[in-house]
Amino acid sequence: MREMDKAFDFKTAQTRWYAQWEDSKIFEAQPESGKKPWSIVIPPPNITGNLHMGHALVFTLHDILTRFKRAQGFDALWVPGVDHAGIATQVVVERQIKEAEGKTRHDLGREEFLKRLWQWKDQNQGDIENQLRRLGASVDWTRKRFTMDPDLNKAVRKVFAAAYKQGRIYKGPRMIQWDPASQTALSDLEVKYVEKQGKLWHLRYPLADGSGQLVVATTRPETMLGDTAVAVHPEDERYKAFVGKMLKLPLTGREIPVVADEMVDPKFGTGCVKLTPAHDPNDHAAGKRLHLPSITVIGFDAKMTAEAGAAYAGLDRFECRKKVLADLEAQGLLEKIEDYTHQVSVSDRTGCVLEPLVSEQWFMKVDEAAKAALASVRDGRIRFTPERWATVWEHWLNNIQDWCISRQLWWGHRIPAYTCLGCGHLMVEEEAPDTCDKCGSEKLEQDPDTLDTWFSSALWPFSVFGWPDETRDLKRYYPTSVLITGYDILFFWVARMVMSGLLWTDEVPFRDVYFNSLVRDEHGSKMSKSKGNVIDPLETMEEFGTDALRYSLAAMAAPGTDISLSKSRLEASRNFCNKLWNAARFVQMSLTPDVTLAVEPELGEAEYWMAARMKDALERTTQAIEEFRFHEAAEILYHLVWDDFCATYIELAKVTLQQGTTEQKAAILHFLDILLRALHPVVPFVTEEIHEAVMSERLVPGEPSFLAARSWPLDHPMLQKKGGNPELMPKFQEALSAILRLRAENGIDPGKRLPGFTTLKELEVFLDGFKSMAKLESLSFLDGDLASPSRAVSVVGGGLVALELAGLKDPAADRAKLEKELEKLEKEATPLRERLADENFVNKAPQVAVDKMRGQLREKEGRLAKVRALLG
RNA sequence: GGGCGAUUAGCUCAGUCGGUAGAGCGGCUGCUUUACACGCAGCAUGUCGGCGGUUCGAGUCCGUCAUCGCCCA
Repeated sequence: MREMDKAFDFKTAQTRWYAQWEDSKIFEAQPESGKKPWSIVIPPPNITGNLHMGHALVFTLHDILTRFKRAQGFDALWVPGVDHAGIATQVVVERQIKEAEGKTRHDLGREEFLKRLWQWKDQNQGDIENQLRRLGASVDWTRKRFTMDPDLNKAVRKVFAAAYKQGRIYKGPRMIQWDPASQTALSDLEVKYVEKQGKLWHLRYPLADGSGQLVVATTRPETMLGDTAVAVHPEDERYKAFVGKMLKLPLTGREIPVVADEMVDPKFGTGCVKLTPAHDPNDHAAGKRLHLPSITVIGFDAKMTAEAGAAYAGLDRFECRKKVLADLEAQGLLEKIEDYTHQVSVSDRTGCVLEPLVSEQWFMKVDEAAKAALASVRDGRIRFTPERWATVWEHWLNNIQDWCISRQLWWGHRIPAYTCLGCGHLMVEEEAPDTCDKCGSEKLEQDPDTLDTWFSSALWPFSVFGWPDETRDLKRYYPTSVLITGYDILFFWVARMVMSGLLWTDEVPFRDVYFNSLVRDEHGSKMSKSKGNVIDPLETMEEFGTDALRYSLAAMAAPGTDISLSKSRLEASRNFCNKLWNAARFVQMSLTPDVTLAVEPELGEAEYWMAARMKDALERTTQAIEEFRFHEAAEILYHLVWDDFCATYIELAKVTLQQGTTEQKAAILHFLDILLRALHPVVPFVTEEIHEAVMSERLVPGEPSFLAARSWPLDHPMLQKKGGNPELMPKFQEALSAILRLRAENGIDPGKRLPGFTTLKELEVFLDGFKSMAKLESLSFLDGDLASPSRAVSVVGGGLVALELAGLKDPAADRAKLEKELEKLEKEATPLRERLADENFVNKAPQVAVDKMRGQLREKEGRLAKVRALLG
């Protein structure tokens, strides 16, 4: 048997176990086991980066649930994997190649560029997988997936082709958000609005007939080159006369009409709005309504086009702004400039200011699927935790727009659409056709674009199981049991998975969705590289231990509130692991080899109490985990270990540990075993390490040798035993703390043993423990009055305890203390008396509440009487 | 502009069914008590953001205001 170190060495423990677990295949699903399946799929991390604290949280919660369900006897499966993350990855790798070799992706060509991306993917996937192992994630590596695996690609092609044939996917020119930095279209969700200090420029547009002018206000003067009208509100008296007249658009010589439209806010700016249908979503809509022409003056490269005129063509849009303003100024057409704070749309990924442009893209209609998704939450097929996200869900799905799914990227699932170079016929097929089905030509060209990453992510809960093939895994593990993810991807991912699941599998993809919190720094600020307050999970695991990190995250994961992670919190968790370690060490040191889990334990009063506490704690823990209240589970177990097991039970059992029978000691061993099994899902390393040191040679034959493979201890026979007097322990604890308080109040040297007295016969049961914990030389049981000038006395529930101080006592201080106690008790009793004297309360409140209060008052009165008696 | 959330001990946060407020950390006092100083014993700490309402009773339910944060437009 290995001697346990004085302190838990987490660095050793957390490197020892994972490979052994993995080798023993205990994390692998057992489809043939006959157990009930339980499954969860990982929110696949992007291959662009390492795992951050947010991942550590999500995966810790995943692992707690998975280990818990596995222990409960489910065939638990956690499917791991990574996501290709189209834009993010392509941008990163492009930048890297540019820096290293000075080449663009076009220099390399599509094939070579993709080769590099796959290399990058392999490298990063490996890193991420190792980080998951470091965290202890009990995933089934035999089922790991990548969003661009061939069978997942097959699912994507299948869905795309089917949706196209159903008319759910269409291609067409529409105004989209274009990211000039990554050279691709984006969906509405990938647009971020940032507040910027800008200007509002007031521009003069003269009437064509020279009879006057209108002044328009704009934040983007460069777009004026593409204006095709100026709009005013139809009821705006100031401008009614202008409607229908023509304006001479400065710098272009073009004539544009003044039009009336309800969308104009007369109170904004001058009340005249320039319309640039080619470069603004609102203007685009207005242009369609009013049948205005659309002139594209900014290209996909964010430079001015030839349409902008020879003077501006080729200029960057922001350079052009300067020139346009200078030219207008020179012509006296710049009326005024105001400071103005406004929202600018930027790419969520690259931060580049987006350009709304009309472009030919692929879109997916989602209105029908959105209705189905709404219904699935409304009727409870999917439950959200916290529930309030259902409101946000409702709002978004009720206002959903068609989804732009094509991206002008090379990294991603290539769109399975083929154009015949012979006749121009477009074919969308799951498998690439050889010939044009219209003209028979063999010259076909696949659409160069790829799909939005979220298109494949949306299929993840079933594509990982081999859908569309009716695989064994699909039948067994789909729909999955739970989804755990951040609320920030409610729309991006959760909504799209639900819609896709309902559309393609006729099932909701998961029963429960738990939205985890955001991990912030110790002051509640968001972690960010620029603030320098990022706490790295790997460093944290090195400094405090993986278990400490996991415990901290679990303990703070109250649903719906963000987590403020601090060093002091991590220290507390590390201390907790060490506490457990030392309790186990102490037990182990006292056990002879004959004490094993096969020995039928013998229970005394302390054991009955401990068993009852454990049963209660485990019932509450089980329920807490099942309802995703991880923080509650962590807290219950913390107090069970520290307060009940260590501070009370082990202290009482010290005598047993030294002199007890094999059967008595077996009880202690069983308690420790139960604790290890209960704590394992949260802190797998320290518990497995203890399990090896203490249990490995004491297991019942046939029990798994790994703690990770053992069962949830709720049904443990020890916990079902009834017996003992449940009132003893509370009395013991109160008496003990009363004595300890008397010692402290009287400044007794902690090591000094003194004679004690009590009227509480119940203490007899725990005599040895009481004497040792209260540092008593002796304990005498007396009836009635314990008071004596040499003794300090304290009133406890149901009796008195006293300490012989023999000359160490200060009578005046003693009396003052009792008077203070009297005052305190009166203060507590008074409101109780008043409430009970109130007829309203007694008549209207439920009987239980009244009875409870009467009981409380009776208790206070009892103490009061005793204190008064002591005061004489 | 619309919606959501938060406001509780010095700090970070729990608080389920409305029954009279808790944890961790920190603070103070004292301890090399033979599992653990990553520990032990003891002590202190609250106008539960403000105001109003419902109720016998409100941290909890309703209304309103304030401050902060997030999402959407």
